[in-house]
Amino acid sequence: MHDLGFENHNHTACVSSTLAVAEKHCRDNKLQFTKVRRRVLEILLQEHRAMGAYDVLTILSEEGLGSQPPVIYRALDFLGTQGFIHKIEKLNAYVACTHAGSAHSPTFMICRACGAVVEARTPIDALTQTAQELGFQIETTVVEVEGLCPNCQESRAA
Amino acid sequence: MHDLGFENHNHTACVSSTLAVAEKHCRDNKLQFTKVRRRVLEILLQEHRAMGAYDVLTILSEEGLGSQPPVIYRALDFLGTQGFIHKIEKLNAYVACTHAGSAHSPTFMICRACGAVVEARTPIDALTQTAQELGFQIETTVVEVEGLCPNCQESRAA
DNA sequence: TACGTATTGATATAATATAACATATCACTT
DNA sequence: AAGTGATATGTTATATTATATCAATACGTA
Repeated sequence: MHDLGFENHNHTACVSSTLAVAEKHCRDNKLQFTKVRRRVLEILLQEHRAMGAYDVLTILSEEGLGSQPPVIYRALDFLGTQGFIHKIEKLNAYVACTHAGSAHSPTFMICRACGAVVEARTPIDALTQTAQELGFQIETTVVEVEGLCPNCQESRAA
Repeated sequence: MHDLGFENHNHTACVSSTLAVAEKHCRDNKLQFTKVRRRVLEILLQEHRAMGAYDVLTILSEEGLGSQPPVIYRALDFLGTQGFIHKIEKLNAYVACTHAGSAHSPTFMICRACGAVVEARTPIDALTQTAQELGFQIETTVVEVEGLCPNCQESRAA
């Protein structure tokens, strides 16, 4: 049991369904969904939290899938480009996308106490308008919020 | 001449006035506005762009103000805590705050072509509402947008 | 001046990420 | 099924960003 939103849910199904989506996407676009790429995505989906590149690499290494930094960074780059994972800039960590397949500007809520990271969607109308006023052409957005998740608010009496 | 917004302006005045604001803030709050802290803020104000910690450290070093990493990271930490600078997570770089003194949730527009970084303000109502819906208590926000600034849109024919 | 706190100096190392080049595999054509 | 070009992986080295730790110094106040 892990959480989506900040509530518990069994995500065995979402792991395999997301992997299937990724697999199809790669087939459709003639991209190679290689062993390492697949396994990295699977790890991030299973762990369901933001992980450092080297944390993931350690697992790969134990499984004989590669032990040098480029192995993991290449996989993360591929998965990020295809939209299956996101980088949390604030944490220098990576998390599987929970809205894979659809283009979106993710918003992350990061609990500073327990480290939980939840991907949400927030209208970025205001951002778009600000950019327009400045004549700035948006390509990618990073929206990350740090604070306390519901659970941690309780356990620390806010 | 550097830029504010994405237009040119002479900011000699804003450098000295911001330094004065910082000085006053420290005096009022019994904080030490030491040589290193002052100089780091001055450098970031003068350069008027996002700089890596080691870039700033190199300058300090040339001036005999310290040559080891902790020197710069301590200063950046102090200046960030007091709200005089911001970290651009996406670039692992630091920039002087152009709205020093007032509490605010900054939005950064980062040009991927020329590296210009502009601090704007965007209403974060939508973000606040999303957080509320999730029961998440916001403490800090990171909003960073990458794309093309007006100048670079022209020079590259978009 | 003496005391406690805040700051700086200095050394070492951790954590994150990329460059560069050789080798292997894949996907497609012949 | 062999050749070919593009893609991916292996490997070594190194760059970049950041922190831990402890000693020495300076500051602010009693």
